[in-house]
Amino acid sequence: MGVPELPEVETIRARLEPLLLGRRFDRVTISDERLTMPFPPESVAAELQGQRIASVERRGKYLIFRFESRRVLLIHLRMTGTLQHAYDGTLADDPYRRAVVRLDDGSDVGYRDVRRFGTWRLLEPDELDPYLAKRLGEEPLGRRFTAAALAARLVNRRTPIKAALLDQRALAGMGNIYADEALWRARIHPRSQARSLQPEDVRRLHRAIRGALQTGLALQGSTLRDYRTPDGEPGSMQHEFRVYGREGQPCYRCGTAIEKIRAAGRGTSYCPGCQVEAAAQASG
DNA sequence: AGGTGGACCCGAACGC
DNA sequence: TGCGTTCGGGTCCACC
Repeated sequence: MGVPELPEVETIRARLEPLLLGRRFDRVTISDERLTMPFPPESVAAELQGQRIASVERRGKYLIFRFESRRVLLIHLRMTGTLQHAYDGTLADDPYRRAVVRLDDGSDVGYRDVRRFGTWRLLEPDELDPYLAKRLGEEPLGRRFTAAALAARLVNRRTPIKAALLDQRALAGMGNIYADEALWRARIHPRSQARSLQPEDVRRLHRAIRGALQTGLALQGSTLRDYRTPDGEPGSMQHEFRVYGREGQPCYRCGTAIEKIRAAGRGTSYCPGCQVEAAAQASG
């Protein structure tokens, strides 16, 4: 719970950036063979050692550590991955720690992951772009993500709009929480077929996606259980959820009790009063 | 080809 | 109380 989506990953990136820029990886310990699969953790650790950070970027839910060698460490936190930063050996013991990086200023970056879904992948300079291009669509907070761009990703798709929003190739960075929040803002039923959305629905959804993500970003993400910034602080977006986790409580817009259903194989919170199916039934 | 459902993992929540 | 079972979440992959 409290899975890192775009706002959480971007918050982590922004906090790490000043701590990591120009720093060298002096010692790297990886204690979970799943983290670097299919490559052995010892060899990845050995290759990371001595690398100096040139930039700390994000794309979708991926963290991108670019080194001066132009090689790249691509980190995906998946469900329960978190990063901590601590000075002078003050990193607390943690049974769920999977990796530690000692930087050349004596501070440590710890990687914690209870469920071990997270991944660290070391890529050669020319591997990053194709790797990301294959998996990710537009950045939803970027300039090129327009209502028209969103419409182009939804046209002719028979899948429920909830599934389309979770498809990282359609747009990069939404997960279960912000997808529900965006659909509530747009007053669209999560099971509406993507292709049934009218131009006005798509415009509302476009605004809703950006609004939900920007709110999350402004509040440093949402903390339900695992997510923390690298200095251990929780986000506060969880206090601002409009639908997620509010089942049984009245909709802030129309007062109807929020319901939880399954859509796209995921637990989905929505308001049956004001989130209506787009013309789907008529055309289908 | 596009859509769907299971696998991966493990703590929490639930049921008896 | 204490056990066993179910659930969930992002992504990949096998299947239809």
